[in-house]
Amino acid sequence: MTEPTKDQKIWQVVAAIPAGRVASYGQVADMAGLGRQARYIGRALGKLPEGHSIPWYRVIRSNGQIAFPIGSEAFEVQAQSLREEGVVVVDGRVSMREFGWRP
DNA sequence: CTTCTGACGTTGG
DNA sequence: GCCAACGCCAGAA
Repeated sequence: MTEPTKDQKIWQVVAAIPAGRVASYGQVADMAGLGRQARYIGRALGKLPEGHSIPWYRVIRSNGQIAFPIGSEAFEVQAQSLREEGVVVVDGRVSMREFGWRP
């Protein structure tokens, strides 16, 4: 590894999010040096290899809402994982005011 | 090549 | 709070 790819950069940023906190796609994109390509984050997370240690579930929308339809399987997994870290998920959304990650 | 879609964001009504 | 419009850009059809 000489130079981290965009995907790896993203994963690195996501991995840097402390437990019990959440970051928005736009925030991750900005920190990864992608500017306003917030959409790319979702695609990069979709490319996650198996056996990864990336807390993808700590990434949500800027409005605090989870990026999956409520009731879907992925949604349940994410909400569950967040709750286990102490993050309160209400009606598919998280209070960014409280749990938003600010370095 | 064109067109659509999408784990998004911001602004404005 | 809700919805619409626009911006942004990478893959897939």
